[in-house]
Amino acid sequence: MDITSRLLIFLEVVEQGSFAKAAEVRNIDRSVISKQISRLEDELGVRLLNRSTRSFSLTAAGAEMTKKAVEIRELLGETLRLAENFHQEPRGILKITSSSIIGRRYLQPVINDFQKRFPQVEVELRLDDRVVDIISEGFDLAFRIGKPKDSSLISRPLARNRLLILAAPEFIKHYGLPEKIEDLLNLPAASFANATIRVGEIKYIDGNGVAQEQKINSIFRSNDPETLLMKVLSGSAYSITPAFMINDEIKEGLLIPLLPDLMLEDYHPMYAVYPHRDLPVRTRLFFDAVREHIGKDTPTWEQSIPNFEQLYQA
Amino acid sequence: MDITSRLLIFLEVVEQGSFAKAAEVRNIDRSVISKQISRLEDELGVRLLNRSTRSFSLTAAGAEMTKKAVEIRELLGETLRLAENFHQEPRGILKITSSSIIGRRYLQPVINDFQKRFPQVEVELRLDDRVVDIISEGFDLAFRIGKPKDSSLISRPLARNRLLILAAPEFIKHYGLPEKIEDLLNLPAASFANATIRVGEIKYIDGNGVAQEQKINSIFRSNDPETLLMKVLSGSAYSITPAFMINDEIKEGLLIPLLPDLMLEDYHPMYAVYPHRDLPVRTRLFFDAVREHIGKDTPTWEQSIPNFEQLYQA
DNA sequence: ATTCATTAGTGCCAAAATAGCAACAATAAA
DNA sequence: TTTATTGTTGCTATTTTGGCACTAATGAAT
Repeated sequence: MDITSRLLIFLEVVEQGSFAKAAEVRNIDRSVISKQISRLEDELGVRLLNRSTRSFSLTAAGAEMTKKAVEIRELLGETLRLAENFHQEPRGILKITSSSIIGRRYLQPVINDFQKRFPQVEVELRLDDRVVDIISEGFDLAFRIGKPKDSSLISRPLARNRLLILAAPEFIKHYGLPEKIEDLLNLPAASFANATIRVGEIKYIDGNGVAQEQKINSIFRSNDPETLLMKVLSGSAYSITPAFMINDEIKEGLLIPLLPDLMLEDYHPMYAVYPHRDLPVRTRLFFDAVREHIGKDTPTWEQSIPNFEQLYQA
Repeated sequence: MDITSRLLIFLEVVEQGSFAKAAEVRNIDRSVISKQISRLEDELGVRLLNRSTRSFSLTAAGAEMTKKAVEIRELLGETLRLAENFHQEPRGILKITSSSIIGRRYLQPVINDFQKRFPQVEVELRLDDRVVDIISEGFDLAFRIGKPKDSSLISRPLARNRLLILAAPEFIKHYGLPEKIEDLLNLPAASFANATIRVGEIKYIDGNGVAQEQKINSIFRSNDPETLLMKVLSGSAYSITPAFMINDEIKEGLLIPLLPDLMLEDYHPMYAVYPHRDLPVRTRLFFDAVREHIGKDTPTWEQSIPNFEQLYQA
């Protein structure tokens, strides 16, 4: 540990607002932080923090040093990333974030393969349905439905994402098979809703090629797609479901597409997102592996759905 | 020792051109350099140097890392200097360079005083009559006769530097007292000469205020002013001597000014030189101490020369 | 061709630096 | 008043480090 590292520790302390939190983030003892900060102050010959027993504030010198520490962290990061560009073999820690379904269903198997081929690469997979700041948290790759707005990021579409209107056989037995879209209004639906989005209608294209909307009668809302699927499987509601949610439920007759002759718009595609900079080898390779696993033209999930190409294409 | 320090070691190795020289500069064992470079390569996952057993060349990655290392050294330096600006008390190492006479005669006593007042300050005094690159060698202050050309430096005049034409009583007894400037041509002179400069005449201003030159008959030349003074004291030559070379020789009658009614031009003043950046406290204080010691209007050395104000002012 | 000196690399060991633990005093929150 | 949390300090086991001695490789000098 030398002066640069001490400056970075100091920066973390300032950012976290306390020695204790900084220690927690780094997984080291608080005493280490305390000692290193004291030593840094000695080395610089300057008091960086005005302390009361349980908290602190920055001195003028501390404020200046914080700015410099940010620059140093930046430059050091650049340097390490630059070195990574020269790697022949993938190395290091591959940090990925995705929504939990994508992660569990489509990334996990790729990761397993990948680590067999490249044992030098550690993988850290953060499943999170919130949007994550991949820059500040240092992620290599993110997988999301829909293109992120942040223009400091690069996003590449990975797969189209069609929608299906699905119900269980029991549901059909009970409510009968709907024949036109207006019939749906009378049927109980399960739909996605979170703090910001709330799905309340089906978007489709009518016989004249004009976009239309049909309200639905949502009796169950959740922000967890798997829960919604469970609800549908139980036979007590139908739902508009992204195709990638489906494994073999349709093939096995557990779910049946409703109104398959309707023409539905594609939903937001699945995107891979990465920071706007040179990619380490591990990231490029993993990205390719995911692409290959999901499939170039037809996403894997569509292959397990019988007669998929004809569904909802009018 | 962590990755930043290793990068800086690497940079020094590249700059010095060998592990051995870098080790010498740092006063550490070569094995340390070897181990740290190896470790750096491991950490970066990149080979930085193509080695043959006795030398090396940079790899592409090594070249890139060298550039980054320069940036890091620069930034780290800035940071440490910034911290110094907050020092209340002077600290650290005060690196000074000067010509040997200035150093021995006028800096040494100031340094002694200074270190009594500020024991926290270490002093490194490099006496060197060559011109030294104070930036790259990291000097805080330089003292020189004449203004340096380098515009990246700041120079402040410290004291005027008048010239005297001096000879020993024995010299006068032997050759007689010259009465007009032309007489000097017949008298043996000691004069300054080094690789680039060679003093061969006296510059003076005649009765009409016009600058004139009078050749001298130089029989002894040296680049060491003290040696020249010795020669004059021996009585075998006269010489044109900067006033700051004189202690009590004139007062004690060991040296006598020749042609004191001549009007001589001032020679290049004594300058203090420092890098173009914020000065650490120690530098500012030492600079002030030197100024005070040498004197504001009349330099100290002039005070020990009887009747100085009337000499060579026509 | 044959020394010779100098290079970088390696294994080993004593010395130094470090992180973690436990105990503490000060303080803010309950 | 109690309780929990903060930053600090002393201590110790562990890790890291730098220097030494030695080796192998290589280029310069003879």
